[in-house]
Amino acid sequence: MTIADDIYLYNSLSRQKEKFVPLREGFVGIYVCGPTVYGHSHVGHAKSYVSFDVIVKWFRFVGYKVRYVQNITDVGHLLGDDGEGEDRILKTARLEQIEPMEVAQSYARSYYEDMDALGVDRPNIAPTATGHIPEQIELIKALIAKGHAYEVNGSVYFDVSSFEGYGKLSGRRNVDEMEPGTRVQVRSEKRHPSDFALWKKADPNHLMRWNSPWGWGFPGWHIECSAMSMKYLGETFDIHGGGMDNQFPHHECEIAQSEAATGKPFVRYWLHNNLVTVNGQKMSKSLGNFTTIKDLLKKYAPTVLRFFILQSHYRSTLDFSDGAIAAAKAGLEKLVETYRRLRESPVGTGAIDLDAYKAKFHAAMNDDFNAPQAIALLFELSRDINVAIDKGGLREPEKSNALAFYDAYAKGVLGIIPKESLQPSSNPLPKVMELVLDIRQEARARKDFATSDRIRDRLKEAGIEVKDGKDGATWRIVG
RNA sequence: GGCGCGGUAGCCAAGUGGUAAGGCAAGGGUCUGCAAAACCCUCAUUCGUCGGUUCGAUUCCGACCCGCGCCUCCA
Repeated sequence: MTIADDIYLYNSLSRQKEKFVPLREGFVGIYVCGPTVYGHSHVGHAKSYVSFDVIVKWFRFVGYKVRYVQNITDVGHLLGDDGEGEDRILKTARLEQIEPMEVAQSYARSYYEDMDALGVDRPNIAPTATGHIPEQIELIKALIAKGHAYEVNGSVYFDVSSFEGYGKLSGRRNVDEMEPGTRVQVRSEKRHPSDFALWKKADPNHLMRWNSPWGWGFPGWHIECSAMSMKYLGETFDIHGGGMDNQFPHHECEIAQSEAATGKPFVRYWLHNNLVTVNGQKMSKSLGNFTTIKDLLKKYAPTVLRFFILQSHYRSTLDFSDGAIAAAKAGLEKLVETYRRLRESPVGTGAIDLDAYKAKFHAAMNDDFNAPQAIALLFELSRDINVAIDKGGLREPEKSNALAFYDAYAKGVLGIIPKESLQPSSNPLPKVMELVLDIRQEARARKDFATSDRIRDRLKEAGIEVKDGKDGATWRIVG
């Protein structure tokens, strides 16, 4: 049995852990709901996308070929009541007095900047809603043809009562029992309050609209994910991920649309990450209690944010505070310090059971991607290594294997140890050279040229050339 | 009200039917001219409350209390 054959994940649909069996051997198709691009991303987005990044990295690590699809919502996402609400993108465009597409593209760029900084691998396919209008129209036509949707006044709605399985993801089956009060459809063109928009009619002054069999309009929010996921992953695919807050209604509606249209199961495993909270409350744009990724990265390294996120399980809430992230920073530095120490330590006689650590790491990740447990293991390993270094160093091949372990797991799968090129400021050489040259200058000042020449010669042997100029010595690495 | 999740040390946070990972903080120590850094050691007889099942529960079941999420947009 290989590692890849023993992955268990928590399926929100069945509400239990299930063994992962891919649709096609060796291949994983995964779709994760991407951001609606009308503002900068915050720590909550970071948790979601870092979590799925680690999941994808783990699948790849154990040998799967992964096709990761993540959409960009650039139209159709309405504010407030879905009959009257304004499109989020349009609202921002109006406020900033720019084109809607300018809003969408500039915030999409901002999103990818943040994800790149965080070391999140780009999805293989990143489709936009506006780029898939024809696909969405086709899907809606199919739903009307099968009697699952109806047109009213240039808008099209999904008929929830026509789909038996509505509610199987969220447990919300009896839609009639939903609290009145919260959301009363006083004068709706919908036949039932739970019916949801597939296509919305748009007036001529609407900035984002397309022609369709039902006139000019724009697609509803849910339909894009069905159209695009099935286009790129097939009518049935392995994994669909997203935030828990999208479980209902968004994902419930996706299932209804997709399965009603194809008559086939839509998604085999649903994965939902839990949310970031602030003082116990959800971090969200509407509450205004969010910290953007950009702001946080001004104070902390990207690896600190990743580490902070991965210290809790993806299905648990994570409470954000300055204290919590500062604590994460301190902890991560210890881990990175051990890695650095190990690299520079001499080869000694110390032994270490790396295979045991590997097995435990695999077991942790295979158990519903338990990154916190995997991180705990890294700390235990680090203690072992520090003790060994204090006693004179690890023997070979343990030392090389241990370094490879950090590279593969901490740097690779979890992405919590920085890649050197990403942070040149961590290079101690300039400071070291400053110190060496100061000492050499003192020697020269007291005419101890034997010492100063020795320093220069030895540096040259090390590949560093020193030149004495009028304003002091300069140095450079000789290629 | 309906659906769902959670309550584990000062803080963050894993986990298991057999007696609690890891990190931060704190205390002690090694090292050091001093300091800092680094490293090592210690740190929950106890897992919201009360019952039940069990040889045994923090882990399973029930009730209750508290917090949160969704039910209108949100990762």
